[in-house]
Amino acid sequence: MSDLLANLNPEQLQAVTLPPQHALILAGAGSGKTRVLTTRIAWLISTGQMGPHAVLAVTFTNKAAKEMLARLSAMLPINTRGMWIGTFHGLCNRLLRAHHKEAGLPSLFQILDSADQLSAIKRLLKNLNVDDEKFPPRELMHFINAHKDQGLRPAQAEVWDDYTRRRVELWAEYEGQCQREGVVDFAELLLRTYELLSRNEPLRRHYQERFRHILVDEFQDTNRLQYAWLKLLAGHDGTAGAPQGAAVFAVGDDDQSIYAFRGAEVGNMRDFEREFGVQNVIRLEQNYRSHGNILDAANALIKNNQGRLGKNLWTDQGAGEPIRVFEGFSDLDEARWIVDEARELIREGVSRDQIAFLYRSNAQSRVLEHELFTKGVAYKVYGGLRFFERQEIKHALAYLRLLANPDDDTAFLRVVNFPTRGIGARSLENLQEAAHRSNSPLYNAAASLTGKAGAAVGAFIRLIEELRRETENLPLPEVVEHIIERSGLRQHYLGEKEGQERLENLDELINAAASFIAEEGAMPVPDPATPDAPLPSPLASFLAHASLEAGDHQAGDGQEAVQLMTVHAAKGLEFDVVFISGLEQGLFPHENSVMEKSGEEEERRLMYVAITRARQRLYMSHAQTRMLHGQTRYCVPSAFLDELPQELLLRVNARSTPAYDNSYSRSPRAAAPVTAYESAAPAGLRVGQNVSHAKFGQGVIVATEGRGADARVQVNFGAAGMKWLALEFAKLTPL
DNA sequence: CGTAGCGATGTTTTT
DNA sequence: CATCGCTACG
Repeated sequence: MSDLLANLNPEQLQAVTLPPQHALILAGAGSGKTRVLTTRIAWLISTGQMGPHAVLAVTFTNKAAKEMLARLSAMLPINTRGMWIGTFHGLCNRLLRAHHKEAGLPSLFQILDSADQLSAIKRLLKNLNVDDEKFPPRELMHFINAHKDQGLRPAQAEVWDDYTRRRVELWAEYEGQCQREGVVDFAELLLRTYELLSRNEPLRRHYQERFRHILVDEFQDTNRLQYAWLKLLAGHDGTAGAPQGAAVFAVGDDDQSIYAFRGAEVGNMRDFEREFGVQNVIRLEQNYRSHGNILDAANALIKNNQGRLGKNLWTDQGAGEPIRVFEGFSDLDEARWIVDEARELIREGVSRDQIAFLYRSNAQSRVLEHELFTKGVAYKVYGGLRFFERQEIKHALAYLRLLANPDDDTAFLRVVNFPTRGIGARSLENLQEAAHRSNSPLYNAAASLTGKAGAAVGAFIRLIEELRRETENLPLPEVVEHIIERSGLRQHYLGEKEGQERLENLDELINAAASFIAEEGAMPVPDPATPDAPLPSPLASFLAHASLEAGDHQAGDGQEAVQLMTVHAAKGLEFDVVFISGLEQGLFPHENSVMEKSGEEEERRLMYVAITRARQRLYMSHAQTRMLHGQTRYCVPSAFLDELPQELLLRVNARSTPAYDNSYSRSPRAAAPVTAYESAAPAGLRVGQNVSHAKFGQGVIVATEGRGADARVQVNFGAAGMKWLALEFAKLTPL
């Protein structure tokens, strides 16, 4: 016990040992938030204030949930299996499996990931003969998800024009389709659970009485629905007769809210404080990660945001090194410098995986990768396809899904002709029409098809039936192996020239099933609180696992490598050395973000997250020109650079002439492409030229057009935006 | 049914 | 520049 609380600082200790009341912990980056969260749970249990089953701890990522469970097992001699610790979606899945009847779902309902959802929507539009030019599936998907994330159903949606009215109708159709097919999307997991609990009083009371302590991680990332869900479970929703609710312990950092574009509402933190009458607000401001200069830079930057809850990170580790700022002539020049610098660090003994290259958008990794590859530095890029998202894996899973739930049309269509069995678009159209007419799943409608097509589809149905029979009593990994063989998937990829890796992945899927069984699915634990609830089958659990946890972003070859990722992906991680590249107006902050309200503040928070990833050394760089969409863009340094205390920065552009001897490193002024129009512009005004304008400030000429009195130039003024100016009127001073 | 070629498109993305 | 997704052929 005393161990448990040892080495906590006063604020951490205070947070961990708070009385059972609502609390808001404002935990800065690197302030030990996960530690506080887990220690709080361990402390509550070990002091006998509650049993393990009385806690509900919720996070956003599987990684965070696993981490919490692992730390908890290390702290307490208890079996954490069966505890309600997991992601929002994982916990909702669990609840819906246990009460699927009350929730109006089949026992083996399947979960659609984003890709599945998109194809379901495309299929819907096709069936309804909706022009997908007018209603782009992606846009419709966002529309639907954004509404559901607010806790809304089609009937409650606000309709302001015909277009939206139609979108809402399509949304309602989509919901009908999902219900018929027995599938739920991510947002549905939450919304369905929320509705189940609000409608079903006994059930609600049961859970409200059961959970005495609710702990939430990354609270700043909750959306409206998640917050409503928490209020309901905590008995704080105003429903009549709610038992005395749980104590909610919310941990978050408003300065690290970077998912507003996905519906996260930082405002939930303020609302929580107000609505729950939170008396205990504790700030964890001591940072154990970074040196002082890095924190000072982060603090100075984030001060420019309005309406913060307020927080200032500090450390007793000393100021450390200055922040190194580099300006490259081009993106390539920038990449070269970064990679050279990284190589130097590696030579000095810094471990490769303690070096991170962070950037705003994925496209930026290209140049860096190229450079790393050329110089032979091992690296690993995060992002891109994840294990369970690979096509061969999704195909195999689709067969498994059909075994579990034949009504799943998404799965049916995915593999009915994969590997090919002579079922063409024509036959499928007929089949879908038949299914539509009889309002039945494709699987059942197949019997009504006649002729050659009917025979082919019939054979497919028989295959599935046989697979179901053959795998009935097999352990899960063997089921997976069996369907890979019998479906013809293995055969198919054997014959494909690029198939080797896919075959390896399929084998990996068998392994994944085996370790899934070994770890969690071996013996589903009946929940003591609801012993009568049906236990999910291993297959259903595995499929849910596959949808909810898409797996690693890249198969790790285990080699020590430099880490490349977007700033978003870096949240929650830390490295000895961090390079943030592409600090240019329009890129970071991103131009598309300045359009949205408070978009700039979110970009600043993103920058804050990036800076606070660094432990010892931080580099920031930008380039004067950058290839974007195949064109050279002239860039203005990011405004965020100006917001940093200049005395913390070390401008490392010592080389006034580029050390590199080839054409890439020339100054843009010398290298600026000569366009046909360029000669038309008055002397001194050409592409790449820095200019100053009375109203818009400093900028760079990006393009010129016209001649004489019609001459216009396009200028990137950075914060003030991109402008076309007529030279006849606008006073531009060359700098 | 597979693929070559063409045109549109180009932020971030825990689940 | 480069990738993706769809169309038009073989």
